[in-house]
Amino acid sequence: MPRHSALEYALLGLLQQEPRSGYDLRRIFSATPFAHFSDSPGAIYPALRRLAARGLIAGGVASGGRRRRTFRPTTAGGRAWLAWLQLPPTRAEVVWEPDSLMLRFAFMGDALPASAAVRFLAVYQKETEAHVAALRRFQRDTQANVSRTGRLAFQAGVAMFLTRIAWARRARKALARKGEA
Amino acid sequence: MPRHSALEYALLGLLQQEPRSGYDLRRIFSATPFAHFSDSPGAIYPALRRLAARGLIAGGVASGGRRRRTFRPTTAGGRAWLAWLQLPPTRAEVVWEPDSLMLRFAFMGDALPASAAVRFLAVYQKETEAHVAALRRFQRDTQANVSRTGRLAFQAGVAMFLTRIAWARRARKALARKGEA
DNA sequence: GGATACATGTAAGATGTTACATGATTGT
DNA sequence: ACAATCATGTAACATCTTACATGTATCC
Repeated sequence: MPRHSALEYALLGLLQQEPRSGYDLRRIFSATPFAHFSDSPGAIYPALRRLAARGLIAGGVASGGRRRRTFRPTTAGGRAWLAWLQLPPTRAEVVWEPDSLMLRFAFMGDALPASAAVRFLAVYQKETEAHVAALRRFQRDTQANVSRTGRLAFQAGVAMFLTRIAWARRARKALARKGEA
Repeated sequence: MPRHSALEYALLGLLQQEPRSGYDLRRIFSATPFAHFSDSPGAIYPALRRLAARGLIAGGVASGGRRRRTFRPTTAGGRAWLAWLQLPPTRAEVVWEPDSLMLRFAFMGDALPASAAVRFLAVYQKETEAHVAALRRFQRDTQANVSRTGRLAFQAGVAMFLTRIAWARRARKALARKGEA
């Protein structure tokens, strides 16, 4: 199973919602305050070309002058996107790529049932809790020969993960409530 | 004033604490669960070479076989590092590079008085609050044609910034208390 | 007709990843 | 002697940034 960059999955997900041009995608990134992808043409147009080269998206040819090229996902693109959505969170993603995980979760509601999102959150919470435990162990074992601000920065890191755990718990409950109704 | 990458500042800061070799620095990154820099030699050795080329660090030559090369900051390196530590947080950093900001704050205690850290936190908090306000405005103005998980992911993003605000407040108080004593 | 927004792209350069290569030191 | 670990490095590749180039459509 090939891996693609976070930007590529973001583009694939947005095209899954509706066909769009490179310019449309750029505007989404520059107008949206979160999901921090660059709106620079030097990132987006090459990424679209890569996705097209891999057969995941297809777009009209820019016949004649420079006109709108609208891209849409291919069948293979839809499959790859679904496979990505169904990947369970890993410890490595929890620690090193939290934004990428949130991107996956955000898109999940477009294509998978609430039960899948709930399962995702359960694993997400478990892995995050394990990481917090590792952080606490590290803190205990280390002869904190660290400055005051160093200790405070460490606490900020722990607080981030605790907030994610609390969020996952709340989100799970919210999805379960809706699922019942 | 030249800009350097986050990894380069991290290396500079660690060398500021004590002279170390590339291998030492790699081990710090692989053994420390936070401050997520790559411990790959393909990142660290070229970064050390760049810092040396800019005159910010100096290290022994690897005479003979492959032996330990210990690097230490130069006077210019110390100056550059201090200048970096004194930069106030910007909105862009709060939004796009929170880890880079935390790195700066963590190192700050090594070289600057608590009053500088308190000033840093004040600006950090103000800019983060302004960003949360912008996120809320966006949420209100947007015809949330977004999925349930999309909304939840957005909430997770807001929660992260709120946690940072609360952390900054606490950290400021903690530093002020110590400052009095 | 000129300014502005729309729209797509390229080129050069910086940085980082992965995988490999090389040799020294230490423990058994 | 052999393995494991210490230690430094390179090469190929992918991705992204910044800056530039080009042309269209629309508004005044």
